[in-house]
Amino acid sequence: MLVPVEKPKSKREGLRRETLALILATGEQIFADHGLKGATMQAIADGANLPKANLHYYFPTKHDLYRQVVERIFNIWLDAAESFDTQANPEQALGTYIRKKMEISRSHPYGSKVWANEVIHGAPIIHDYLETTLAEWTDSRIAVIERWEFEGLIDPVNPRHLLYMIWSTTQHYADFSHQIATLNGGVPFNDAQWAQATECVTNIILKGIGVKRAAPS
Amino acid sequence: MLVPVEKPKSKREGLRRETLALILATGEQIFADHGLKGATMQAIADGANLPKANLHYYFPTKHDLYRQVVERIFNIWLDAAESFDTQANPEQALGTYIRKKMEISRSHPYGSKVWANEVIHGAPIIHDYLETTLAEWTDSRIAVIERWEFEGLIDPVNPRHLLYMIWSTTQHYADFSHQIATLNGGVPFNDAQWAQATECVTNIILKGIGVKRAAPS
DNA sequence: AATTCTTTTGACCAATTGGTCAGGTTGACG
DNA sequence: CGTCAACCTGACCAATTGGTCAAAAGAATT
Repeated sequence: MLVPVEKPKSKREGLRRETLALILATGEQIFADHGLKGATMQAIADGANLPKANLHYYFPTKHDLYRQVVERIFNIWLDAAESFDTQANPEQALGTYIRKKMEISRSHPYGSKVWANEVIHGAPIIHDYLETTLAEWTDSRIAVIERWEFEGLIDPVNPRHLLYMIWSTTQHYADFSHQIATLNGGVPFNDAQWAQATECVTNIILKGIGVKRAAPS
Repeated sequence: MLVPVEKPKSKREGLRRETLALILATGEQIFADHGLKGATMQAIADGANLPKANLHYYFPTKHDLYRQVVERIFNIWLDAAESFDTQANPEQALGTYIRKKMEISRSHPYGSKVWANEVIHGAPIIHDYLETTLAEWTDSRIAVIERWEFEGLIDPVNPRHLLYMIWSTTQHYADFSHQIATLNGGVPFNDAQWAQATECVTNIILKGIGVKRAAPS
């Protein structure tokens, strides 16, 4: 899903890409911290060390910039979604998916926050994605989970709620990072704490749906 | 925790309370849908059918109104927190707490969204609550969960992550209601679906931490 | 070197919006 | 009924901010 990066054809092309990436990254952070309305083009410009008028050269309107930020996040989400291997066994498929989502929460906290913000406010921009791509992905995975149930590999559970549980628990570590840091003595998680969080979430969910786990070696 | 409602002493007093309640309720909804910056006093005024200047009579600034909306939500949260009975057994205490939180997600979706928004954006207003009241409550419940572990009533799990899991899964149904409705054919959950969600979440979490459950009657 | 196209930028504008205020209205109370 | 305090409200203002534009600077091409 990730777009392969091609070589820039010229100095111009290279600079252009750098500038675009810089604006998108800065915008992601500002939008995450202040919301769509609260983020100002001036703040994004300052964060990227560019004059405001330059932003409008690359992104005609704030909405255009915001939309591209959100689309980028959605692609990252899709990338993780593919790790939910429909061929593997429950422990593998779900375990890999949960771990991948936890990694994203750690590596892309701003993107996750922008996404959360967007959905909380009624998803005015991404409504189409939810209805099409997300709905299709969800349906396909629900079918897989139902097959597992039928085969007795997991307890009978409503697959939809299982997916919601995975989404909410993993994204919580990104979206509510400030609350979590505050309850962690004011400092963000370190490597060990992230590892423990991932393990803990994975274990509880897998055990919670009665996954038949491979015997510990 | 909920403040007992006293009788109004006069017609004025009664009207005053009604107006305050109306503004707070309307503000909660507008803040939930548009965020702190995106919500305008004019929109809240229109929603409450009041002239804008009247809002400023009761709440001098938008921040004052916002702060009171957030404080009200925090009190509702505290009310649910008390249902986490430190005397009961794990199944009772956690089950009641989860169910209560699910009820709040259904009955106060706007409040939950405002709270989520606030935390996502770094909790500029409620930082004090997180550091004091929330931290104390969390510590006290962690102690209880550790006692359960010690007594062998539940598996050894990191209590902090268990709490985060309960918070995230239950609040997800309020905060991401739009996404959930979209994946539900565009309509919000009905009674039966809420009941199933509650049961499903409760079961997976309780089983996930190995709670010794009372034998089914 | 000359030309053309892309990119950069400071100055500017119009619309939005939080907040003010003076004057009017209404209820409480003696 | 008269007085006073609380309440209501239309009109207004100053600050912010998304977006524009013309002119300058820089790269590519001939």
